[in-house]
Amino acid sequence: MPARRLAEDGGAAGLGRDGGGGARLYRRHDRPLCRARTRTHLQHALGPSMNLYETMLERVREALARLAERGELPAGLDTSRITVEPPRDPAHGQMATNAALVLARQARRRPLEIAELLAGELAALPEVASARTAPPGFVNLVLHDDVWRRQLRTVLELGHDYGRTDLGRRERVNVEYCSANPTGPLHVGHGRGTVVGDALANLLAFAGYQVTREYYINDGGGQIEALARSIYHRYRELLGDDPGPLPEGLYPLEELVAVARTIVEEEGARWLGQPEEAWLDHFGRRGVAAMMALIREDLERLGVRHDVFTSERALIEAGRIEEAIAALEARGLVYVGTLPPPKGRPVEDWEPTPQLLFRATAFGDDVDRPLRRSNGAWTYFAADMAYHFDKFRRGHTTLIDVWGADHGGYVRRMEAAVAALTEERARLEVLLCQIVHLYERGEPVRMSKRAGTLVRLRDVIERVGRDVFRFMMLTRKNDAPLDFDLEKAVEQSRDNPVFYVQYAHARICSVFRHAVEMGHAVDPDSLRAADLDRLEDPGELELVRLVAEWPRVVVAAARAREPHRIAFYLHDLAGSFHSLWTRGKEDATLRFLLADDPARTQARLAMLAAVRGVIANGLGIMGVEPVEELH
RNA sequence: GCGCCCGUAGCUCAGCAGGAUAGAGCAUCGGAUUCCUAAUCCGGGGGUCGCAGGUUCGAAUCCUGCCGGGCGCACCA
Repeated sequence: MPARRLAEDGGAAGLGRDGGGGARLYRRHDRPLCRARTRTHLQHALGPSMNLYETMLERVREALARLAERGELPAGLDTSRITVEPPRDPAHGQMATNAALVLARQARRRPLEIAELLAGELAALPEVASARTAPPGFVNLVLHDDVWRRQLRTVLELGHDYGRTDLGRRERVNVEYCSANPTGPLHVGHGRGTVVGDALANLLAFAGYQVTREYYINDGGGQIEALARSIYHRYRELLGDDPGPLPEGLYPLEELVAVARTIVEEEGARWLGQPEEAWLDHFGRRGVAAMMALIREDLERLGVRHDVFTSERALIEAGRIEEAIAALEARGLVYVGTLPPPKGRPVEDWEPTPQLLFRATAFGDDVDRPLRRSNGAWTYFAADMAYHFDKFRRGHTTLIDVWGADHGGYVRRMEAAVAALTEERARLEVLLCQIVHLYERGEPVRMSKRAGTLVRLRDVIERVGRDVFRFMMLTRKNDAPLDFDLEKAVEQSRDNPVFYVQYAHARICSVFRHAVEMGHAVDPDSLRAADLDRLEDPGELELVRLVAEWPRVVVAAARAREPHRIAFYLHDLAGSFHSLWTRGKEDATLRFLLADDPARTQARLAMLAAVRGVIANGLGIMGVEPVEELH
């Protein structure tokens, strides 16, 4: 089976979405909805003023409207593709707009002509210090320092809400992640998908979506029978009824011995000598309950709390599959047919069998997909389809699933099913997480599920800590393989991004401790009252500009469903801060704390408070606790 | 054979819903510490963005075809 095979090969990305055995349909955690809370009083502040780039984009559009009004440009131009961005090259100013390039064709004018007109308008704005055109038609802007300083004040006023946006417009998004098979504790590969899903959920909540975090318990299939037999095998061993070596295909997991022991203690030897039908279901349920308990412990260690756990088995028993299929039937998307043999490599025991099929080809899939097995049982796909339909019926219009890359071949059919079942009113987006390669001092750690050497997530977390693990899992794009060196991860050096960022936060905290000793008031109100005109050094304003980019980063990361962008941004921000710090070592006037200039010190503290706030904010999205000291 | 993902500096990777002279870390070479944490910083060298076409004012980014790597390919999950 795909999920297992990848793990056996030494890898781990297997987010195993396979079999299992719980019972109740949904279980809700009691927990405050703090992460997704709405703040109506904040709505006004969520406008353009928080995001300077959006503000300036508005100014550009207004300027174009004025030009159109005066007849210098045609009316009714499509301005949707216009952007205002920080240019790559600082020599091109602080913001650049492509407006003239985008409009040239529609306006039937040369880009530079439009750029000239636009630059003239923009130069007259109070925010703008200079507006210059550059070939082939950019307008490069430099804003007055005051604009950036004012932005800093906004940051301080908004506090931990700085960067929060209404991009999602309260749309209900379901993020399903982890969903590991209830056949054992989580391993390192599960950890990646779990962290990515959890951080993405945090990110989307921060970006204004209404997020449900969900775990699908695959407790409905044959895998649970294997689990039950594995436990029964141990049960016989414990009772001295020698079953011989563990048969192929059963789980060698040591935790299963403990499950068997509990059954012996609580239920005695009554299952001994009984036919399989007598104990299979019971042992399966006990096994799933025990394994889910382990998994929940692991999630707790990772600091992950799902809102909803959905049991595949419960869905099946509640008749949800029949409901989903009926919905498809009503649209003529279900039929009995025979699939062609798999192409490419021959399958020995293949024989043409008529099956109940879903017309996935009508929605872009390569072949129609079976819903029922030849033994009469529902396929995994049928249950998963019903599950996704259920998520939609609970009100979610965007469904995000985080899977291991080994499930890539499954994406198309699931997308097809969601499109069919929801009549395209909901969309499925699947994030595939690539493999995690574990290293120990540069040497690869060999892992094999069969040999029982799969590295348990709990062991890794115990060794490197939750925060380090979570951060490291977000230092790569989800679809890129990730190397994780247990040794380097806890190294306190520059090439460890976790410590690089944490150190920046800790250093700022350190400055504040000294500031308090010097008698500075560092409460939020005092900092907000600082005279920010005292921030004059180009390096300081550069840092402020980076802070001003935070809202863009949130929006871009949320749109792209890429929480790793938060990690990269924080690394940049930390770098800019560290650089400024060191300049203070060379030039005493650039130190943050100046004994003879309390006003300037106060302004610098305000700047640092903003930087610290954004770091804490970003780490919060990643699920990482900022540290105040590193020693 | 088919589908999906990937291919960027010696190594590991970013590259912001197409934007200007492609960036960071590691490695390498050279510098900075009486002073807020040197667990840091500053600088040098290093590139046919896999290859070839196409769309566009503009392509690492979008499209097509090759080459190379990963994952998957009835009635498993």
